[in-house]
Amino acid sequence: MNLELNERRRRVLKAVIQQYIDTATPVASQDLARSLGVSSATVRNEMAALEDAGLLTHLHTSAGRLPTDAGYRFFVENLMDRAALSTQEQRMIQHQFYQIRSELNQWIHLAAAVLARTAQTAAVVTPPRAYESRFKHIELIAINDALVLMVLVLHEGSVKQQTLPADPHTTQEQLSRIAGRINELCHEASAKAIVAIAQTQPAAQPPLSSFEVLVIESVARAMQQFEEHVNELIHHDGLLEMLHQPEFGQVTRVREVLSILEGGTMLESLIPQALASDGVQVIIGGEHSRDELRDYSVILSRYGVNGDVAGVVGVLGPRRMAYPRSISSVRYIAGVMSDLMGDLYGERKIEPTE
Amino acid sequence: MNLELNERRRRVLKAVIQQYIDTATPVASQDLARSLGVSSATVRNEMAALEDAGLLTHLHTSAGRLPTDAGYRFFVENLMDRAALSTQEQRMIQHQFYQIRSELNQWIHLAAAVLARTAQTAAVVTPPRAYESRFKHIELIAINDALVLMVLVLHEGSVKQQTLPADPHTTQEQLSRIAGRINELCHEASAKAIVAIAQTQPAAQPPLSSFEVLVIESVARAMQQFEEHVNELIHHDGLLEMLHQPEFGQVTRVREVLSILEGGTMLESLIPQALASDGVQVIIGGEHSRDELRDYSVILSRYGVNGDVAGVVGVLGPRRMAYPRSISSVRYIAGVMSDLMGDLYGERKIEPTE
DNA sequence: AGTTAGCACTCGGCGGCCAAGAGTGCTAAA
DNA sequence: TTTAGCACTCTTGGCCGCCGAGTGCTAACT
Repeated sequence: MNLELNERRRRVLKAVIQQYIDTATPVASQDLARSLGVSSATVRNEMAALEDAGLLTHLHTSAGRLPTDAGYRFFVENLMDRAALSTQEQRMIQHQFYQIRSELNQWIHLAAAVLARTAQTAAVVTPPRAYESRFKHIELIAINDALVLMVLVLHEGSVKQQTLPADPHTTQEQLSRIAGRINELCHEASAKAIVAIAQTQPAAQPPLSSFEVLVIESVARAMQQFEEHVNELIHHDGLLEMLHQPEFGQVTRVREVLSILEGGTMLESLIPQALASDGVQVIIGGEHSRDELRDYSVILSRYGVNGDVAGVVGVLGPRRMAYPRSISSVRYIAGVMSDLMGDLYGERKIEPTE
Repeated sequence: MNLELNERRRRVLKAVIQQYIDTATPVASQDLARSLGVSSATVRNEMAALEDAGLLTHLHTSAGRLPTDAGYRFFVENLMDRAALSTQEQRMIQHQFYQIRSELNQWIHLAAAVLARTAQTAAVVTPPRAYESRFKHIELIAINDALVLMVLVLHEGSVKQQTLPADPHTTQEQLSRIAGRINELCHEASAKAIVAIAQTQPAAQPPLSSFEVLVIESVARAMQQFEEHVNELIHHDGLLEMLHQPEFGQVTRVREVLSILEGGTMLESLIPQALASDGVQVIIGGEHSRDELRDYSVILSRYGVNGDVAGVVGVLGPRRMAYPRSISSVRYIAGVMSDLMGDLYGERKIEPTE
């Protein structure tokens, strides 16, 4: 990308983008003349040049300039100041995570809430997932005469629950014995391996009862479903924060962003991509493959434990987004989440490099 | 409430409300003259009378009529046709619930989604809760050298998870023994009773180890938190459906409704009230105690198993809401949920009577 | 060559105005 | 008691013209 911009031109571009991000109104040459120490006419010339280079536009002849996608991109990659969160903010965030460190299933809620608040836009978080989930533990609990609650714990710490029909008057002791047997049979097994166990019954000295087979099949099915339906587990927060931005002046925009967040748009392309790459990903406006995201920017980062389990945190906002702050927020939260996961697994974490 | 309305006046009121609900525009006397077989002037006279009675208003001199809160109330209680869901819709809903009957934690999601879709507004569902939760089962699973995952199952079937620090090199067998011991000690106990167990250690022949005390305290704390934080568990869906209503033409409305749904407004008064009463509750506009709900109506019903566990389902929409359909939808979904719970507990269910 | 003052030009936004239309309330007649 | 007729009210939408904001260009200046 055009690195042949001279120093002043860069400063003009940077100033335009910063002010536009700040005020949401096209910026006039006058606005910059003062701070750059040159006349408005000079600024106008520079702006015209930046427009020729495809980094700025204006909406009509007598309107101020605003950045194009390429302009934002150049800003993010070459111009932006790295705005780290203040140590005070960092401490507050750390503290909040510390308080719920033992409640696994609140992590993603907190992450989304904190991210939405610090970046002032909508935040998106997927729960951590293993590349291939492995069986850890199962428990069978009698609920009533005919029903059993099966609690399944996967290796990465996720817990799934499900009810199963049982023979009447099966006692809790019997159930515990069965659970114990299955725990041994399925120890650390993958979904596929468990399917195989249900079918072939290897190493099962007393052959498996029909109920035991049912349980094992349910385990396998639950694990497979879990692997397939990550989509449904995506969590978001901060819609309200985002709606304060002036681009959401009309309700059609709101509907649009709601269906992006609640429909599966993000997941189909962005999240897998973020999971597969290191560092913080910034996708700006029309750079998206999905057309419905044309007016939005997305910042995503993977978090988790390398080679083991990982998830994605990020924000979604209008193209005119506070990139420096959003990017540092995403990076920081991803780091915090990785630390938490690291404590849980005692392995090396993903630290966003770039 | 004014039962001295003559037949024709009732028909006028009913027609006005039905048409207003349908079109969202004030209805003119002309519109009703045809269908009532009288002239528009007559209809105007009747409308004026209904306005004197406080059941209708108009926004300015030359605008059509629209219902007041009292008008809606009269409609709901005396005029409305009971519009049951079609058997086809009922079958579809039944079918969807049947498919996930074994996945407890998907019930509320499905209920909210189905309700939002059939009633075409935002739906709200709280998970079933026991009046006082009792301990059912605990499981301790070694995660790594220093961490243990505690899975706690409450009597009503809810599952909570939490990590605990443990002495290094505690084996899974040791953990299972400890879990077994605690399961016996805490059998069917309430949160208070469990606190007492941790403190006084009655009937504990070998005295409890410090780790065992930690686990028991954690169980107690989790149960207490669960009892206090029902609020955070409220689930909603169908915002998008609701935004299609013309009353959400301006974004301030959207923000308003978002903060109602995500802030705790509903829970503080409405949900406890719905939990305490039988049948379907309809609260219209200004009848709310909370002022922020002045422009909205809420329809709620308790569901669950009588005297044991119960939750709330309902919808939130603009005052101009399709009451007949919404009410039947809420009633029906509450019934379905009660059936599901009944199967789980094998006891008598709450069937909304009125 | 680069910078800047000056100026004409363009365009959106806003307020005022007017006409059209929708609907009512009232009155008087059926 | 109902209804036709009519005056009156109030909203809505379109149209016009003005104002202000900003630009682009040119010519002068350094």
